[in-house]
Amino acid sequence: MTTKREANRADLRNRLIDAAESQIKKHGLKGLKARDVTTEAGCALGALYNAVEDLDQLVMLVNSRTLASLGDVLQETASALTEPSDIMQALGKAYVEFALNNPKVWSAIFFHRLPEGAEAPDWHKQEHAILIDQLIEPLSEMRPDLSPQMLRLRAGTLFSAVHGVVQLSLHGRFVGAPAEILAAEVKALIDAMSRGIHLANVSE
Amino acid sequence: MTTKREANRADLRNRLIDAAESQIKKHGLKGLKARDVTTEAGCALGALYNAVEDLDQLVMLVNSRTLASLGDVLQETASALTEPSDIMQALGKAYVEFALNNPKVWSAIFFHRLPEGAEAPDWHKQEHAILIDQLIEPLSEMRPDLSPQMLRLRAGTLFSAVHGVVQLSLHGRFVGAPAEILAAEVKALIDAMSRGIHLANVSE
DNA sequence: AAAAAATGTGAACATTGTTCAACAAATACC
DNA sequence: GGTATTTGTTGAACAATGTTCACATTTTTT
Repeated sequence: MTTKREANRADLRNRLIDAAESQIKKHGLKGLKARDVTTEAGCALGALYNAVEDLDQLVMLVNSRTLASLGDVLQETASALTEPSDIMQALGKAYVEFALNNPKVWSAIFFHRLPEGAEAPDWHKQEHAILIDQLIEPLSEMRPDLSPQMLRLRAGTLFSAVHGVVQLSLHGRFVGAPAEILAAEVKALIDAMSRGIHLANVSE
Repeated sequence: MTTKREANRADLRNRLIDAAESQIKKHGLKGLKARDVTTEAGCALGALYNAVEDLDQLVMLVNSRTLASLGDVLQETASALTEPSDIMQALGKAYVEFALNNPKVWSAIFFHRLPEGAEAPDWHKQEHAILIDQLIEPLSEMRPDLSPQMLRLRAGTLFSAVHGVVQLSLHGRFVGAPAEILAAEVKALIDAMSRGIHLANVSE
């Protein structure tokens, strides 16, 4: 068996991701330090660069996990309902709750930037799709006229709009801090968009 | 006269802000380095810490400028129109164009984070209001039922929604890169919201 | 013009990401 | 099973960068 190395390798990698996630949860993305991560993971500083490319990749691996777990939440939320507008409202609510309950790892998804010029690898870019996957079905019921391609585009726009409200609220720009106000504003936004979407059906 | 010092001080401060802005425009927020800034401003490294608190404050000063210039654009945009929905569409379009034409300084406004625990000073937080000031009047025409306080809140939500679409598009999440597509999606979003807002008038 | 105050200077320091030469462990081969 | 090779680990060293500070220079005050 040539597998003990692979097992060790995967093990360390996981410990590093665990440690990075824990550090981000404690100190935020900016508080993630190579030395703290390797100490918590129980390995030497240099080992990090054997297990992963660099700190940026480690952040992307943490973000992968967060996206997957957020994706699960959204999937379960949507699968419990049938009315398109109910699904949208429930997804918005679930998204707000996830962000409020996991603010640091949630922020990390959207605040992580690669160095000037670098591009995120495809495997990671594609993972962001789970943010809109659950929106497509209800949206297609509201807008049967749109092509699949257009549906994806519009679903991205819908998600981005809700996301913008949550993000600027959590980072204290306009929408008041209290959680209930944020939830209510997101509800109002989805409400307005749902009505607008229905109408657009006959006139766009 | 005790004014030569003040003049010099203000002069250096401005040169530093100029240099920081130029560096951000060239290399983005992450590419802003104390040494590059002081070299471009023509002063010693340490002088930076006499003129401003630290690099974070320098970024906030650059962001102030950007917000002011963006505020001017929005103000002029709104003042040329009278129909509420026209104003909203025009503001959205102007915002998209500003972001596309000044991506790095525009990003810096929203991506700058202070160290764990620190809060932006009030003078800077309040400057963000210019992003929604122009929205309040058209919105109050669409929703005469809302209190001034509620209008501000809702205007913040509207702005945040549009902002979210622009941001996630520029940072390559969902909405396709081409500028026309982004503009069209923002238009569709504002359309949907305007219709929804009108309806909400009678039922919310 | 001399004394006092404020400011500019750049070397030094602290923190951090990353690399690398030496060492250790795991695996392959006989 | 034992040896050679390949792979992984270590932590010291390096490079980049924000910040401070003792000293020099400039400006203000008297």
